[in-house]
Amino acid sequence: MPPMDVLADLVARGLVQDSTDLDALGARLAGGPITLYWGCDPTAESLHIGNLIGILVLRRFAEAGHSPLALAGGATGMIGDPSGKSDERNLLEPDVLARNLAGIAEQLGRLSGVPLVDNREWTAEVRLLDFLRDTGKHVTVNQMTAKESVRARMADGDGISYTEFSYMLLQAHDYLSLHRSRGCELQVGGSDQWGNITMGVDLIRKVAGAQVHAVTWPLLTRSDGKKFGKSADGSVWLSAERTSPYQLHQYFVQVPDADVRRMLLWFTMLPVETCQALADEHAAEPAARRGQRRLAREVTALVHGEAAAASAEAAAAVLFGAEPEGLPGEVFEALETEIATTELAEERLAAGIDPVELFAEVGVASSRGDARRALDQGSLYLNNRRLAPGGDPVGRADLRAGRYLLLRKGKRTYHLVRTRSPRV
RNA sequence: GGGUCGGUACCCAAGUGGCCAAAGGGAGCAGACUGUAAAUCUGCCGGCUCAGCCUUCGGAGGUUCGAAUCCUCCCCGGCCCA
Repeated sequence: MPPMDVLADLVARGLVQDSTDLDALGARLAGGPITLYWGCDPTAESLHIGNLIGILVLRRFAEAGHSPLALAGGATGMIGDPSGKSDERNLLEPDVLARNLAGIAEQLGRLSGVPLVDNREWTAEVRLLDFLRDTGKHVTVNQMTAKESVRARMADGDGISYTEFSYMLLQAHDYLSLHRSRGCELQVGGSDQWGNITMGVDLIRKVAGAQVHAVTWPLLTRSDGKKFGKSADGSVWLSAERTSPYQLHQYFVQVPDADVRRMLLWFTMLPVETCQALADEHAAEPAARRGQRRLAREVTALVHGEAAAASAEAAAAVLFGAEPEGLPGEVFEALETEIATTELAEERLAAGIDPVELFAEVGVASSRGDARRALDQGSLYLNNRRLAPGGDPVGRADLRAGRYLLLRKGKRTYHLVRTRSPRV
């Protein structure tokens, strides 16, 4: 059931921060399908969780019958967007860029299902003089330097290079190119892109005489002051290699109560009314954490599929549940894909291993000293049972399902050890 | 180039001959309390074969029974002068 009005849907979700004339855009949308785009720069091999907002916005438009495009900035990625950056960026090496593009293209295809374009298509062969005449002529340096991101960089010592200064021009040129080749009439993005996007809107009005549109969503912040999309281990990525489905799931399970409503609205495809109802239900009884659980489930399913979501949920149930006494081997095998796992030669276990050594060796503790301290503080667990200082070595008898040890430090740092037979 | 102040552990920052593996704060980790939350309280927070030992206070030498602390040279940063 596509929403009758995407724009109203976006507004209801709190996804509209800045926009060009909303009434005009609404009228245009009501008049029939339009082509729109969202772009991202290939700064890494994988997109991160923040990019999911854009991807889902594209899907929302698609579901309403419009034609979204995803743009991977192969050309602009070589320049570096100065928006929100305090320092000049290092240029990416071509091979790194190519690898990043390939990775992102794969993800975008899988996650959004919308056609993907690379701005090198229309940028690579543009001649400098043509660019200066056709694009540069319509933009004044006055308006470029008036932009906050540029002003800030000009004010402090290091300045901004001409290269980065040109970024916004290239992005405006992208919009113009897509307008010409595909009839693109709307660009969406995070609010840090507002200036870049409107420059494209202005350019198109001057060059093509057409009224096109822009919509940006607010930058996402967390109520607890933590940076959104960052966990203790770094960014939360959309690639399973970088952030396992379990870790992604956990990230959302641990979201603060105050952020549940907005994240449901932003990161799921659930209808607005459903999100609101879930959030209300959660607010009534936050301790049950139903909001976070549902959110985690929905996002994990969107990113990694239903099966992975179910498995991450099952893993969480085991890890945050009872002792893994009678658990069958299959559950442990499933856990292997969700949490870090180390192989251990069986004969070492037969000989008995000092817990301190074991925890340090697999990396749960950063050193033996760290492991020892943790043990003294009562924060080490074997098979979810707290270890006491001076206890027995870990041996074969501790194996569960015949070949697994579940190590844990504190509340939520888990590590699985699987024994390896001498040789088969 | 001259002058001057500085470079201390993940970050900020005390220490200016022994009581210093080095105050304090932040971050981080853990324990209690909880809801896999927030707040709060408590502990830990260089390494190890851990009542002891080893390696650290920009780098290299030196003085001393003993140096993060004193001396020499070098490297790097801030500010002032040229």
